[in-house]
Amino acid sequence: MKIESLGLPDEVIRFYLDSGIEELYPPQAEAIEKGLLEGNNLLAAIPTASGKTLLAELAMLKAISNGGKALYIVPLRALASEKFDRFRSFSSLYVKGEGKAGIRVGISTGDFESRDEWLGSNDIIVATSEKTDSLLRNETSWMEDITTIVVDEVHLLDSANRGPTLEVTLTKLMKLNPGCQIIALSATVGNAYEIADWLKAKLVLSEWRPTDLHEGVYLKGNINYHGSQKRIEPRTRDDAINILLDTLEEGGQCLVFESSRKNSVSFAKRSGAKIGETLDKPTRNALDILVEQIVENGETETANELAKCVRNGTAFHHAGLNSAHRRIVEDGFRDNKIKVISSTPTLAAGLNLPARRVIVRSYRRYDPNYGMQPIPVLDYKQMAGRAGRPHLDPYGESVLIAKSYNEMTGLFDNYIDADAEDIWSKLGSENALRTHILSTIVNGFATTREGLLEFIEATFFAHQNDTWGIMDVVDECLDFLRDNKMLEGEDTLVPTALGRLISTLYIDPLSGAYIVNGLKKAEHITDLTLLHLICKTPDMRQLYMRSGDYEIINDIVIAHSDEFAEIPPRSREIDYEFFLAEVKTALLIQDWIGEKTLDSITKKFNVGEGDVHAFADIAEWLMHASSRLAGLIAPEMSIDVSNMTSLLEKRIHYGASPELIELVSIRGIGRVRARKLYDNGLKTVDDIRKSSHKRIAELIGPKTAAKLFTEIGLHLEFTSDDSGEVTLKTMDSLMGNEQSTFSDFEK
DNA sequence: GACGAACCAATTAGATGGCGTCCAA
DNA sequence: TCTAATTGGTTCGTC
Repeated sequence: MKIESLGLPDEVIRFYLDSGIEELYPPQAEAIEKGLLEGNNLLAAIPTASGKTLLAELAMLKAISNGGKALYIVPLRALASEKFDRFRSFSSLYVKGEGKAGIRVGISTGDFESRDEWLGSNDIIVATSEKTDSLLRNETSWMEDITTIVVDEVHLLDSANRGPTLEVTLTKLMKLNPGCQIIALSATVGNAYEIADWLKAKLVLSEWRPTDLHEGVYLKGNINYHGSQKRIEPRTRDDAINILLDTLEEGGQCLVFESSRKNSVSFAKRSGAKIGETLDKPTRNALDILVEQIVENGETETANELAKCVRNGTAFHHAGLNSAHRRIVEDGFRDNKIKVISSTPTLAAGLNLPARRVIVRSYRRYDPNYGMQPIPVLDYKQMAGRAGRPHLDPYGESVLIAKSYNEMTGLFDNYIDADAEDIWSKLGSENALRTHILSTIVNGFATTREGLLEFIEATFFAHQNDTWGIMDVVDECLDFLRDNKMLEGEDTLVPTALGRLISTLYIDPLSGAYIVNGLKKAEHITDLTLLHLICKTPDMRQLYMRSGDYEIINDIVIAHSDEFAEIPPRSREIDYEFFLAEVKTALLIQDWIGEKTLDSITKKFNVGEGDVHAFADIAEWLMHASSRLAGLIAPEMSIDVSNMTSLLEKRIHYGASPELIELVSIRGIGRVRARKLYDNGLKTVDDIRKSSHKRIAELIGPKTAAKLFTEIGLHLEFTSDDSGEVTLKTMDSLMGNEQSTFSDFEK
């Protein structure tokens, strides 16, 4: 099927022809035949990289040319910005009516937001599923104008913590905009027809890929495929490294999937020792540049470890890395400088980072209750699917590693030849229902118990299960919400001010109850009280206890026993272990806002830089919620803690002591630079204004200093002459004509 | 004969993928 | 439950 034959506006056709797309892939053609461009709902369950995005694009562009508006829902922030960047290339398409303006695209995620009202003026809006839920909860007006909804990675309905949000959000959207076209994109799963049925969508089911994928199992020197075999030279004693060397010899790159962060680091190190020997001079030089960037962008030991690997052409990748390191590794691999990435499943879903060959070094993952467990087929398929770069490789290869013949046949049966598991709604649990029942009532989708039942009947859960079984759980949730003064009334359910606030703050009602009750009960309120309180909530992610931790944390609990909002449990009680983990998490945040170095925090708590920021992120959000809740219940409390919570919120944001808050609020000045200025007597913005430029530039470097002056309203010129002398010239008359000169400031 | 590298087997310690949400300039 | 790291001991080669 030709792209010209689709009846799209000429400009759109030209756009695709210019980018080299003339002919549709078979699954795409099937989607067209099933009415994609006539407004039919559609579920495309096809492999990654087989053109799902194009399907969505065609439908969205068609809708927009008819005056519509599209919402594109993704599961990951990284994916949101990837799609945003892609859709922005439509800005040159003047398909709307008389061609007044190009297509406008907006993005809305937790960390990157075009403002809400303005967001509505876009033709395409990209958002995460949680953000979409949040926009619905805040009753954003333009939601009703949406005519086309694209749901990417819809198989995430199966996820226990995030699936219910997606499910409820879709249900609400369908109720709100009954005429809306829904295009759902999914990996190949067992019961795609069931999801399609729920969405009243036509199903396109296909295994077709633009690049062939050969899946094999390595056993004793050979990779075995269906009907063929490939010999691997046993150059070292490590099988996986031999496969790597073989790939590199053929000019390919390799992605290696490991089961834990620790393993991914250790494999990158080990394989680097061998691979480094095979690199040529130009590659080494290119890698050295990356090594420099890595060292510059890290404050911890991880930077050195990563640098050591990258020098040898390997790298590790997991969520403990900071964002700069992640980006350097990803880009380095794309530019074919880094030859091997040893990664946790971070890279399996989401980011588009294909390689010639994929090695799945471990198909088991640790579970504290059951020991090592085999991963789902779907997870394996996602990893294997990363093999083969479209248009670049003739085919991709994925390799599992077996130690015995029996294991090999098992792997063929259970992974390579197996169908992916069915998707099951996870909405039935109390944890999931509690929060969504509250928001459903707050937003008026249901006002009675019967109304609630009717709403649930429209969900995917009800599509798969009888709903009579769920009503007990629903009643428990309603009781909980009433007991905690979030709802009122028996026949008609009316949200209270507290209930409304909790729904819009987007926290779990259980978190809300913990915080409210804790604030009321606590007698001796300190930073630790509040930090522990938020670390206790189910919205917070907790640290694990390690064998050496018990004694240390226990001592701290005893020393501060009157500061907790509850009486600390005794060592025999079941809650004891949980309590200590909560305190440990609170201590991490305390170190962070106490300006402990990232290096010391990562070592002490055995986490990565990326984790520290992630913990701080969640803590900041929950502290903000606490602040709002404290304000609401202030009349019932003996003391007002709003000041404490809002100061803590700022401190967590910057990771700084109270005295630095003024300095750190200047853009470009973080906790480290602010501390340097402060300790040198520059404690306020005013101090900086009055001080000499030379001094400041000496403290934080002339470039940062120049930015700092601009930020606080002093305009400086920054020049450098042939001899490398740098001059900072004040353009602001307030400062007189002071001129400062430095040389050799860098080191 | 002293020393270190390389190797092997046996034992022990330690692990536990990733993700999102709030507000506001 | 599994794997990587550690430990202890042996062998071999070299000076």
